[in-house]
Amino acid sequence: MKIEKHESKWFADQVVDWYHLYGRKTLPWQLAKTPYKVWVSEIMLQQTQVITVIPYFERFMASFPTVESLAEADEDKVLHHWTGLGYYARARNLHKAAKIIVEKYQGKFPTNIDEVIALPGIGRSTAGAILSLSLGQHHPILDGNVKRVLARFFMVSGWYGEKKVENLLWQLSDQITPKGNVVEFNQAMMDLGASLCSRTKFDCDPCPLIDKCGAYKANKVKEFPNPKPKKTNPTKFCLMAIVKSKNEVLMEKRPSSGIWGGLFGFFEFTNEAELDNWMTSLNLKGEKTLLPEFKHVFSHFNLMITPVVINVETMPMQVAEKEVLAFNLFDQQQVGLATPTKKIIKTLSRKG
DNA sequence: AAATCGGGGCG
DNA sequence: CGCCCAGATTT
Repeated sequence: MKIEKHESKWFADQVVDWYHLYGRKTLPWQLAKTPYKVWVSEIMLQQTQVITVIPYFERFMASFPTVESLAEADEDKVLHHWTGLGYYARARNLHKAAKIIVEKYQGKFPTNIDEVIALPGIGRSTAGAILSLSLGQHHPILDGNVKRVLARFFMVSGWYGEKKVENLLWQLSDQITPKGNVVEFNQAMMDLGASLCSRTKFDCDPCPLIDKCGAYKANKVKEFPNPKPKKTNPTKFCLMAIVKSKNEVLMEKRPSSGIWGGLFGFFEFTNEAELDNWMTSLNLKGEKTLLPEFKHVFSHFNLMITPVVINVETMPMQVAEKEVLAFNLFDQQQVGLATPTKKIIKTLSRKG
């Protein structure tokens, strides 16, 4: 997707003007900026909101004012400074990267983007943010906030977990990022996405991009970015053993947690061999009659159920440790039944 | 309860 | 390289 020069200029101007009026300029990592400070802040901000990060950032910088001091510190001490932020792998990567910077780059944070990306815990977007915000290098960024702003403005359809959608967003970010004012622009894009253009509580009226925003014009802001498509649910299969004697069928009370927790249902098996073993262990001898398979739909999977009727002379009343129930098909007890069980009961009591 | 997120790790 | 995950928060 190619953007006209004057379009990208308009976009950048609007965003930069907005930054000058409303952008945050005095956060701790925005004063006397260095790649090191911006790096630490970006890693912290990947997982946490600004307000929470501030005190952590201040303590971190007080204890580890330089890359060297971070590299020399015990990992435990670094992790201690991260306590409460979560995602500790990122603190470990930060520490690891600091050691690399000391050993390989004499303690100077690399200024070549490929070298930055090669550091653990830093990908293309974070590298671009560090080098643009701290040194004014011309790199596009694409964090979640920027993705959302671009997806809405350009009405990018498709979920950006898909490579082709992400690639398109990178292309757009690249074209829209101005040569000058990259510090202001990149900072403003992240701020916009985090504030006016947030996922649910977006506020378009004061947005500097409102005049040309595709999603706004189409009145489809909340439809962008397109959500992850619901994955087609997996299908599982099972057998349900219906041990039957005269008018009674045997049920078990299911464990209180899990599917159909605490309800009564037929004994469930994943395959016929499992069922046969179970019958042998209970000394159940009876003809197995397979009833037609039917489907039960859950929110996260489909279950194909094959009911198997086993006619026996006498009903076993002891089944392992389980609480069992002899359920009378024609004089039904008031107990909670799993949905597929109910369905099977219905067909059985109709046929007799 | 479900969606979210940028990077790591795996095959 | 493409796919999926860990891990904690937010809605």
